[in-house]
Amino acid sequence: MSMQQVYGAEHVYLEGVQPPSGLGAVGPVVHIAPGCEIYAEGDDADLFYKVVSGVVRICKFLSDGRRQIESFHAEGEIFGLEAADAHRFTAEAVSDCTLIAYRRRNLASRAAADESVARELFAHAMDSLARAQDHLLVLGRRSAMEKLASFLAEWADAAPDHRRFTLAMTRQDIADYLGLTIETVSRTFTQLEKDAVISIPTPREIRLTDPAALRRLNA
Amino acid sequence: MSMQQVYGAEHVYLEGVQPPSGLGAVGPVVHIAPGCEIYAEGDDADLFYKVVSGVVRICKFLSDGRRQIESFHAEGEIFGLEAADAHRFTAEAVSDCTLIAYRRRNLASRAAADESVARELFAHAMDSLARAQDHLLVLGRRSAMEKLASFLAEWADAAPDHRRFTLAMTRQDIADYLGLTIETVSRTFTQLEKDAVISIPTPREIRLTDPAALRRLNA
DNA sequence: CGTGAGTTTGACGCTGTTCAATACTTGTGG
DNA sequence: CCACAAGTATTGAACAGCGTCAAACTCACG
Repeated sequence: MSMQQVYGAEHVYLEGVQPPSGLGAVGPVVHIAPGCEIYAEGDDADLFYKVVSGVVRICKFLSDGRRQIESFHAEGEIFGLEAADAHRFTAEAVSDCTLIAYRRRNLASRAAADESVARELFAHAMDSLARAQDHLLVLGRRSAMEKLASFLAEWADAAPDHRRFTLAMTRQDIADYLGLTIETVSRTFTQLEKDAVISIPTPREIRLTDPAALRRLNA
Repeated sequence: MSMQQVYGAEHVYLEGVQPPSGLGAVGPVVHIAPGCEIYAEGDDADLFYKVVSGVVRICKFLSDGRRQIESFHAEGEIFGLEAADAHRFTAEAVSDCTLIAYRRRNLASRAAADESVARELFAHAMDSLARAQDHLLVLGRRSAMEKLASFLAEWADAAPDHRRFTLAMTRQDIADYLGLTIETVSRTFTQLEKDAVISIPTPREIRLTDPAALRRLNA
């Protein structure tokens, strides 16, 4: 967690980029280096974002240094939209990221004027809720093995090749997402490889050698 | 978990009751006995509810019998509103409950016609999200003692007398909410009493003898 | 009283944490 | 091209917290 800001966020207004939805005018395009903060807990929540490329983590820090990652966001996903005026979590780039920023200001009036905007906002909120609820189930009553299996299945589903994919995040990120320690995550990866469920060419590369076995672990 | 349906849900249209919001015409008023199901996972999600009195639990059952309680809902709270056509969780009455049912049908068109409805729906979704996220933090990286302390603090805050309140739910419910076993919950209650943080006149009655100590446990 | 649901308590074991050491990976400069 | 450093990952051993199993207790209700 000793990450340093390599270069700050560049805010660039891109011309000719089509707004991907009715959420607002074309927002500024932002580039963020790995490990850098996008916003911090308590920051003014005037902006929210859509991921163009890269992976973002949404997390919270406890007073004693423990960290809980609430979610990861990949290409096409929206994050950082709040009901209140301040961000409730911290957002950081996991990998090199390109984002589009949207202004929350006037969002309510825009939603009132355009039904499709209201619908999109509501759909986004309900989708975020469903994800949080799924995550909650994983954290609540599952073993380390089941937690890691569900994590890998999730990323396998999202990958173009469902049997081979690259993890953007470190073991520490995975541990903080699943409510485990880095050692347990590492040991569980090793166990899955011994059981011939996955192979790990490099720590970030995962190949599912037995996808069915992985799904069976999701009790 | 050997609960039986004492008497079925009575659907009664009450005349003269004012709709508490623009969510729809006055819905049917429903009475549910403790332990009875309101809807099951997979049921058609045509209705959602507002609690008039009593406490409801929203939960999911795993194949091996484990249960995770996603949330409790008390007076004035809305639950059961889904984005999709089927309920993603099961809802059951913890105590004797009175509910108002709302039809989801045409909700989108009503939201389009009345901005305040759209606003209320979005606010509800964001509030549910915030609660799920808070719960997630508790489940992720906290000891049994911290989990129970945050649970008690939550109910103390909601109670009229913040220092004395009645728990509607059993130890098993608390365990399934916090991702613990009933034995650990019970032992932790006893420990808190030994530490003079709370006193437990009866298992369901909690008195906070040292509220500050309780808050200090919420790392 | 007797019964049953809910709760508490005890003894023991396993899963995951903690602490510590080692290996791997990547980038930097000689 | 190699040596070195820093970040990241793996592995081991000892420990602790929580789960499991089992029994006893409490209280409401018949």
